[in-house]
Amino acid sequence: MGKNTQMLNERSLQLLKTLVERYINDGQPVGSRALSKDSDLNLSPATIRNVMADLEELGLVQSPHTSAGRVPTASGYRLFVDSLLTVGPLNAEELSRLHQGLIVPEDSSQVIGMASRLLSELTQMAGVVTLPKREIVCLRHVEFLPLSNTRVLVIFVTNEQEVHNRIIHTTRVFNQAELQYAGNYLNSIYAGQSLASVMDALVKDLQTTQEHINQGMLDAIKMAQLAFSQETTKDDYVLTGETNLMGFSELSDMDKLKQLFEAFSQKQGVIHLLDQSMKADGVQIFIGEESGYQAFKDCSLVTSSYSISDEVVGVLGVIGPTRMNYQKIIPFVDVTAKLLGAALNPKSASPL
Amino acid sequence: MGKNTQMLNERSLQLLKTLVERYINDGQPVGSRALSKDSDLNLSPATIRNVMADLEELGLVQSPHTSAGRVPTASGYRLFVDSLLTVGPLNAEELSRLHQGLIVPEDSSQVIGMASRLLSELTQMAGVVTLPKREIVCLRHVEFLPLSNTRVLVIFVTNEQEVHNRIIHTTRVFNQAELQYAGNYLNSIYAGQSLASVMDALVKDLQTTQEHINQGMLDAIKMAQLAFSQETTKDDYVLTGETNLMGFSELSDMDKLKQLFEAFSQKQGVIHLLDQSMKADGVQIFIGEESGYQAFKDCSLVTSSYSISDEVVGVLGVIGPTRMNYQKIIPFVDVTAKLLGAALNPKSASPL
DNA sequence: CTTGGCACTCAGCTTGTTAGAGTGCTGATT
DNA sequence: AATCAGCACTCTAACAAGCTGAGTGCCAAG
Repeated sequence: MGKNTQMLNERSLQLLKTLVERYINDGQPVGSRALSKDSDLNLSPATIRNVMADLEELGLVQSPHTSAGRVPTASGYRLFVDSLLTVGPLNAEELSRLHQGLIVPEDSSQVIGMASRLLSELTQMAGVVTLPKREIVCLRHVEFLPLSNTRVLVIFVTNEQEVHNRIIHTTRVFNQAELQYAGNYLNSIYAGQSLASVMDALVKDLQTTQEHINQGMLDAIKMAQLAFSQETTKDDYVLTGETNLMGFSELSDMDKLKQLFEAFSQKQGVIHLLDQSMKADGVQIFIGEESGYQAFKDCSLVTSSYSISDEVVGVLGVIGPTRMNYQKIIPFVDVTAKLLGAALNPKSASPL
Repeated sequence: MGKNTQMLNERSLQLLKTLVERYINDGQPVGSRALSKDSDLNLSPATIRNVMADLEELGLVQSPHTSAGRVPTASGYRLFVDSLLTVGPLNAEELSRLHQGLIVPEDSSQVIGMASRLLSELTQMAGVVTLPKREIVCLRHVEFLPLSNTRVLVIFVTNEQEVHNRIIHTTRVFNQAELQYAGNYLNSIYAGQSLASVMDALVKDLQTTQEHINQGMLDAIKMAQLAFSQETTKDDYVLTGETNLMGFSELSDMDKLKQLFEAFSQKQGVIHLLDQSMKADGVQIFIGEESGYQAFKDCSLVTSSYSISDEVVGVLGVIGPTRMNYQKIIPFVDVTAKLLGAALNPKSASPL
């Protein structure tokens, strides 16, 4: 990365910058004459052409055909966003819409949806937000209800208000009273602890104190183990505004569009991609092929992780064509991530 | 409907039938010469042309332009599916895949998804299944958990294993013990009754026996009212295979496709459409404009309601271009609906 | 009522032409 | 050595013209 910046002089970079900006604006390949006028460098088109030849050799720009202007390549965009980009402040109106949309929620799952909708509506691209998943899950309450035969419905509440339910199969039939007892027992001992430590404690209790506890407690522990171990923290995301992508000329090829939408509904690939930016914090950008997924060849993904009280719990972002207005999108994603984190934080009511 | 059948003689109908069948097969406007060969009527192309002129006058067929063959209109399709269609039996392989896919489920919500996926995969179109909603909802269990301040988390289980949760705002702060008492009270009195009758009983109890019950019961009743009345049986559906629709040439217009996909994600219109076929039972078909929604102009929707133990609880169907293989789709939707109903029935384990 | 024949229409394909945009290169200028 | 003007060249997009094949509508004869 630094390599390129060194290999090119100030002027070439300046030209690349204006080229990218101009291309992002009107989507037309930009020629030497236009660039000559747009840049403040007072260079003749001929000189620009020489510079362009250099940039092309470095793989930063390319021309669709002999007599068309130049278009940035993925690496060109990369250099642009890494070193050249000047991020502006957010539009005041958009900012206020963000604030209004993300004020204290009734239901946390609604905020996620709202955030995604705001992302897509304000950018006119696709917005995506992963469901928050906290590493440390605090067990609040467990409840067992008998179903038919050996099937038992387990309901448990974690953190503040997240309700989960599982169906487990037991080795024998339990009646209502037994299950009630099991629930009470578990609640009295383990409520308030993190799920991980509860699991640990369950194993330990089962081994060490086996003689001292009665059958009811034993059953309770076994059932809890069964229920909590099923707890596969399903990672999922909310995607909105996919249809916005159908307007872009760079995605007008039906085959590519189909691939993209299939990737969306398979979720697998997208989740993997989003997980990557879970690690780094701050805004991350995947341009075109960089994502490693064929379906995203002509798309860019601008993401940022979001946190609840300093713990990174999810990722949110915007998906659009590689030719997107990074200057606007990047701060926008950044702010949205922070606001969402604040909105989900149970303690602080007023964000930012 | 019968009108058309009477206005046209046997021969014209026969010709319309083969025209539609042929058009469904290869998607090309079919001309008089082709029709002359395809039908067993031994008529010259010239005669066919006369008949075609009649059919065109009746609005059953039309030609895209002067020298193209004829194409069925929406009314043409309608007449075809109503009176002309000969439904064949299901492909054995498909039937076995249906059976395998819809055998007794762990989780009922998974079966819905599976049904939708089967519909879309086996038809190569889009499959849709509404979530089942039973009129008579049986209350099994209620539980109250305190959140911050006056907010209370209400968890209640209905029917066999459907878990709902709501957050309600109370007028004063309740502690754990009070909420526990309220839950126990409600469970002991109302568990096993239908939700509607519970609501009735709550109102009545509040009015008549106000003196005889203590504060805890009063609180319980009020909170239950609050929670259950929020119970807006959200109608929603599972849609899969939308991307299959992107392959069809009749939907290759990006604008139309966009409209269609927007309709899918707004859900409103689709739900309304599906609700209509909730009333009638058996297979229902909406062809093109008949649906009344602009977005579905070039699409047809083949639906059937499905039932759990003789109570209609949902609708499922296939969405595709008007030019779809009705002969195959109709029995397919029919069978799938029956199998899904059977799979969801808690009592009978073996479907059909 | 049916049919062959004929003139006509029209989309779609191919070909040719032109205009415009932009490039690469060369040789002159500073 | 960098910059620039000029020129020849290339390539696309847009339009026009011409042709073909498919199919129709109509008419007059069987």
